[in-house]
Amino acid sequence: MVTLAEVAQHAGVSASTVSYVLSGKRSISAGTRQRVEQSIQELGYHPNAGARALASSRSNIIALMVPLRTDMYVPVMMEIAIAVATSARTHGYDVLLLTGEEGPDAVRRVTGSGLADAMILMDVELDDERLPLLRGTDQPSVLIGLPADTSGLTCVDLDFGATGALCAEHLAMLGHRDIAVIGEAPAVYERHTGFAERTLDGLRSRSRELGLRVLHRPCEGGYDSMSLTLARIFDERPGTTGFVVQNESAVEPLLALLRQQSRAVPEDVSVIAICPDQVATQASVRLTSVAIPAQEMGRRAVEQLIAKLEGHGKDEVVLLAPELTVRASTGPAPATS
Amino acid sequence: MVTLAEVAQHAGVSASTVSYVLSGKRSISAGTRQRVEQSIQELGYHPNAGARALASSRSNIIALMVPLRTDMYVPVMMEIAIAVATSARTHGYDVLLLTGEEGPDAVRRVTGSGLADAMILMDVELDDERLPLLRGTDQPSVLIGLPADTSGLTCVDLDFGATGALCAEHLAMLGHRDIAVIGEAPAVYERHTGFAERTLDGLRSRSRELGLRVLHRPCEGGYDSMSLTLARIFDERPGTTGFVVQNESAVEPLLALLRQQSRAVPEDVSVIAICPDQVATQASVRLTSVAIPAQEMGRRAVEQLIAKLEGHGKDEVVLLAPELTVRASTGPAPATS
DNA sequence: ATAGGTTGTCGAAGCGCTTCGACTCCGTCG
DNA sequence: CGACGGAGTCGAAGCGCTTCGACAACCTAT
Repeated sequence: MVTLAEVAQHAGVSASTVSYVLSGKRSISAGTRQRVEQSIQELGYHPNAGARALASSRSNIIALMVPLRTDMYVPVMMEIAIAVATSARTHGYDVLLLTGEEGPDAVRRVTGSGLADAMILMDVELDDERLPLLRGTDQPSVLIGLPADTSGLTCVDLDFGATGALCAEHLAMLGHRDIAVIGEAPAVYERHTGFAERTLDGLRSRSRELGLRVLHRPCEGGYDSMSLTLARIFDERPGTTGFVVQNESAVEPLLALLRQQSRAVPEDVSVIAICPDQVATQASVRLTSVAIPAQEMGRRAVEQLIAKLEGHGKDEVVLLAPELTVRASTGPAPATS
Repeated sequence: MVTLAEVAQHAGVSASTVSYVLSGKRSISAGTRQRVEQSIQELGYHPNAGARALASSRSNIIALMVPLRTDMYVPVMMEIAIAVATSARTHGYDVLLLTGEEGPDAVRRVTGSGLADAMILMDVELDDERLPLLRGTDQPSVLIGLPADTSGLTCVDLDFGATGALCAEHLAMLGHRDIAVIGEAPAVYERHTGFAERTLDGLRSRSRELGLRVLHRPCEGGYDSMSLTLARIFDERPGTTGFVVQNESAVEPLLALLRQQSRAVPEDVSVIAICPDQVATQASVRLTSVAIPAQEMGRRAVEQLIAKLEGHGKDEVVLLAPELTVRASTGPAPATS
C-alpha cells in the first residue's frame, strides 16, 4: 500500500505539500503540483480512507436507510437508491446502505461512530421514531417522505396532495362524476407512511370543489384482492367511470378485470395510475399516469444534503410538482344513460 | 464526542484495557469488564470508525456493486441487496453501495483506499472487465453470477443450467412435445450476462434427451413485444403447448395474450416462469415456477465473504439448486389432434 | 531602502484507536 | 521454597492523514 509519505518522497516534497495538492486548500506552484500528480500516477496512490476520516473527522460517506420491507414500491426504492448513490458520487461521497431493520439504533451507531457524515432516510412514517434522534444531533439529514411534523427537518417528496388534485382535475375535465380510488394495502395506511393519505386528501378536497363523488378502497394488490375490491366498488357505485390507482400491483389486475367485464378502457372507464413511467408504458394499456420521479427525488435529496454539509442549506420541505401524462387509458366520460 | 480515553478515565483503567474489553482479544477480569461496560453505557460511547479503521486496517465494511441499469430484475436486485445488507450486519459489517457506473475504477478506488475490506459484485458478465482486477488483488470478493472463467474466484448463483433442465423435465413429464422459451431481451444476451444462456443450454440439452422440441425467442417484455413474439412462435410451431418464461415483464402480457386467443392455461398450454415467488403468486394465474432465491443468494454471498475474511474460505462456485413449485399454470398436454 | 504583503513550502502536532512488549501478581509444580 | 507460567493490566508506539503556525523568498508600495 502506497502512502502519502512515499508519494512525497518520490516527488521530493514534504507530506503536507502532497496533502495540499490533493485538497487544494493552499496554493501550490504549478511545477510542484505537476511533479506530485505525476508521482501519484506512477505509484498508483490512493489516500487511505480511515486515516483521512480520522484526521479530518469527515468520512465522505452518506448513509442511506432503506425500508426492510420488500413488499412495496420496490422499483421506486431501488431507483431512488441508485440515484442517491450516483449523485453522491458526483459530489465525492460514497453511500452506506442501512436497512430499516436496526431502526433508531442505526442512527445512533452511524452518528456516534462517525461512520457517515450525513444521512438520508426513506419510508418515513408520520410519527417516525427516528425523528427525535435526528433533531437531537447536529449531523445533517434529509428525509424522503413527509412526517407529520417537519419542523427542523429537511424533506424531499413528491407533492402527493397536488398529485391527488391533479387526478381529480383530469377526470373532472373529461366529464367523469363518480370516481374510485384504488389505494395501497391497508397496512400502508395503518403504518401511516403519509403519502397515501396525502394523495387522498388532495384528491378529495379538489373533488369536492369540482363536484366529483369519490369512493376510496384500499387494496392489497394481486388478482384476487382486486377482484373483490372492484366488485364492491361497482356494487356501491354502479356509475363509477373513473379510477385512480395508487398501487402498482393492482394496476394490471384492474385492467384485466375490466377487460373481462367488457368495460372498455378508455371508452367506458378511465384509469389514471400513480406510478413510475416505466410501469405506465409497459402496461397492457398505455396508462395515463402521474409519474413518481424516483430519480429526481434521490438527486434532490443528495443535493439538499450536500448543501447542508457545506454549511449553506436550511431546513426546508421540497415538494416536487407532479406531472400528469395523458396516454391511452383516459378519455371522455361515456354519455349518461 | 466521547473517546476511548474518556471511557478509560471514567472506569479508572488504561485505554488499552478498554480496547481489550471491546475486542475481547485479551482476557479481562470480570470486575474490570463490568466497570468498563458500565462506563461505556453511561457515557454513551461509540468507537470512532475512522480511528478504528486506521489502527486496525480493517474497515468492517463490505462493498456491494449493483448494476446501474434499472431495467431488469429490479426486485431481485433489491432483494439481494437488502439480504446482503442484513446478513452483513449480523456479522458486524456495514455495506457500501456502489453503482456499476464507475466500473473497474470503483474496484480500484475501494481496494486502494481501504474503504472496504471486501466486495460483492452483482450482474457479472461472462467476460467482465473487473475480473482481472479482482484476481490481482488480495482483497476478498464474491460474485453473484457466473463469469466464463471462474478460476480464482468465488461465485454464488442459482444453477440456471439445472433450472432449464428442470423446466424441460416438468413439461416433458406432463406430455408436452413442443415448447417455447420466452427469453430475456436481446440486449441481455448481447451483454453476455450468462445466466440466460445457461438456462437455455440446460433446457436444450435435457430437452434433447427427453425428445422435446425447443424454440427460443428473446423478448423485450411488455405487451407489444410479447404479442409479436407469440405470433411468430405459433406461426412457426403451431403445436406449441408449453412455455418457459424467463423475463418478468413478459409474464403478464403472455397470460393476457393467451387468454385473448382463447388458449386456456393450463388446459391448452402450460406456462412455467423463472421468477421470484412473489411474481408467481401475484400473477393472474398462479404460476408454476422456478423461484429465484434472491435472499438466499445475498446471504450465501455474505457468508462466503466472511469466511474468506476470517481466513478459512476457499475459491469455490456455489450453485444453488433450483426448486420448481407446481401451481396452477401447468397441466397435462392436451390430447394430440 | 524599508516595512508590509503574498505565495509556496515545510515540520510537527495530533486525530482515536489497536497492539506489542513488559510488568506485576498469584497459584503451582518440582 | 524458588522457579515458572498464566492471567490481568499498562505504557507507548504507531496507523496515514490533515492542518496550523512558521518561515523563506519574492514582490510591491511608500
